[in-house]
Amino acid sequence: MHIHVSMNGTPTYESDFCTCGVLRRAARAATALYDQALRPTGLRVTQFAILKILDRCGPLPVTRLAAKAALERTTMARNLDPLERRGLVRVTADAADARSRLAELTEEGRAALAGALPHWQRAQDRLAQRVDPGSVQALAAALSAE
Amino acid sequence: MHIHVSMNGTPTYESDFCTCGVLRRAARAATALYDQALRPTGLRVTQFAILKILDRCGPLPVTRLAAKAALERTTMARNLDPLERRGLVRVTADAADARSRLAELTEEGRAALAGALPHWQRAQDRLAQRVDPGSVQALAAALSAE
DNA sequence: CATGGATACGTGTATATGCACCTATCACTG
DNA sequence: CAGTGATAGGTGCATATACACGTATCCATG
Repeated sequence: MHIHVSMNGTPTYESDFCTCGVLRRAARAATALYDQALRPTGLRVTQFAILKILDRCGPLPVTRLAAKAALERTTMARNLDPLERRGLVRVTADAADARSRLAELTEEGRAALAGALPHWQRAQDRLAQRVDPGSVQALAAALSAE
Repeated sequence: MHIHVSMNGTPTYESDFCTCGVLRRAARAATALYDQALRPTGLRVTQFAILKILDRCGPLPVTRLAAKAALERTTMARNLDPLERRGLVRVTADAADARSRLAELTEEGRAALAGALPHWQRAQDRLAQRVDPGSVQALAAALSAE
């Protein structure tokens, strides 16, 4: 852990460590754990997350979907591609606004999500054994604040 | 925060939330913060991290470098490409083992790292105002354990 | 109704990430 | 020393991520 102890006895963390790098590493480790659990379903955790949002919220314009996932708009647009190609998501024109395109779950998408849920839950449980989900949420909240 | 309160009064976090997704989101937010701070240097936080390791450890075979960064071997190999193209890192044959290729910092790389340090430190400080670096380290440690 | 700012989106480019599969080299062992 | 398992790398492929820049549409206002 490279913990140093300063003059006054307060332990300080090695300033060498890039906190961002450490956080990215944690995210990679968690991603690997989930992706392995989801492997039988052919979904990745990123894709699962998108399906989950669409399931909870119903059809959404791409930009709003991106906002819900805290993803860059164009990133979300591209992340929809593989899902659309596999027929899990459908993107259609918005009748009310010609600029907007609505993303929505197909029946196959709903089925894929349902099938993936148990696998996801297993990963979720295994992660919870290692870290407190609440503290992860708090972390993300502190970072996302405006 | 979507906090629910169960029968017995214990607050439980919305099980709907994918802890992995939340963690990935936090990593994206931190990355954006660092990348913006590093922008004047033309480095990204991922690249900075690699330079930092090479600076601390000296020349390393790609596989060992990847292990230090907790990155997949082939990912590290590819992440070296832009650094090599810009002349910040040099990859040479290992005289002692024809299979191995050593990655090392060039003079330009050392200079780039030195120039980036203040910007990185600013991001590091700004992040520390929002979250406890120690808790992030603990999180990563819990996730990386075996 | 013309127009200008705001909004929704797409594309090009570059990096980041990891899996599957392949080759080359090394070190050990019979 | 031949053979074999372990080790170091490389490539193809697919997805994930975001910035810069451009286009289409909407809406408020003059």
